[in-house]
Amino acid sequence: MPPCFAGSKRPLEMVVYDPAATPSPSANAAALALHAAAAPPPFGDFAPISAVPLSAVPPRLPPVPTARSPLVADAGREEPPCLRRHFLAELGLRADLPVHFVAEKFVTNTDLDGHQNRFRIPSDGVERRLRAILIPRELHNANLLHDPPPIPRKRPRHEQPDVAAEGEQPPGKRMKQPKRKGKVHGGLRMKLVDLAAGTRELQMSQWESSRGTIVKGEGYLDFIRRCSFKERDAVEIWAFVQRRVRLLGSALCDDSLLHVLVVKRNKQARCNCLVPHEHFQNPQLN
DNA sequence: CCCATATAGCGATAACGACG
DNA sequence: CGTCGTTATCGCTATATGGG
Repeated sequence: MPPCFAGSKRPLEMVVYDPAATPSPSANAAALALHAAAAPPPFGDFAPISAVPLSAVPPRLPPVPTARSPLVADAGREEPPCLRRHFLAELGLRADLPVHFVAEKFVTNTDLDGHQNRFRIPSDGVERRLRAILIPRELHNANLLHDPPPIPRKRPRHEQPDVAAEGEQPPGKRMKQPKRKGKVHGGLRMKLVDLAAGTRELQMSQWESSRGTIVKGEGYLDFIRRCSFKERDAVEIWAFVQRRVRLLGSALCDDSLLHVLVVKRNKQARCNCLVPHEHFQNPQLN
């Protein structure tokens, strides 16, 4: 994708592609963007052709923060400084792109396990923040457009069928119930970004079974290993996506893939500019 | 205790390479 | 080319955890 506004020292001010974008200091951009996304403003004349008022997407009730998914107040949360100064340009994105805080979490064993091959995004962050910055097509691809069907309540053992029919067989000899085949969820094409490892195109999808939002895909494991995350590391998840900008009928730039940045909390202040350039230029390396 | 959610564990299946 | 074993990928389900 060609970089938007390539060669331009200053973006065209009259083109407002995202209502969340404001001329405020970048440190506050995420909080302001979140505020704007929560209360959908009217789109201007230069709204992207793909944009649909957020009111078309029914908001979900915000979950209550819990001890296991602590929600630190977003106000004052600083975006990774190196991201805006260097990485957006490296990714061919606008430097003034709104960057949205999504969630924070502790890296779990399953995020790193070679058998699992997936990264879970805390659901409250998805519901409250990530969902708000996606357009319906992306929500559909990520299986986030509609509320998942309620998980059927597990029936008590005495109400479950077949148990009685099996009789009093010893536990070791019970007929094993074949596991249901998993639904192929597909997913929204997106890019996982790490300040050290670069980017990797993967898929994001909300699973119907567990309602968890999962980043998966070929090469995930290789990528996450290069991220140098360890179990119990506290990380923040940020998201940004560039929207199509049209000016006088011609597109200045197209939609980008959703980018999801995972960064260690205590490493935020450090500007890591040592990422090999080719990680951002040659997706085959990622 | 009940419920919701996060995490861990397991199993199915596809992809791939070695071998004859 | 067909078979077999290994590995990677993916999703279901059980369990753990915490709040009300």
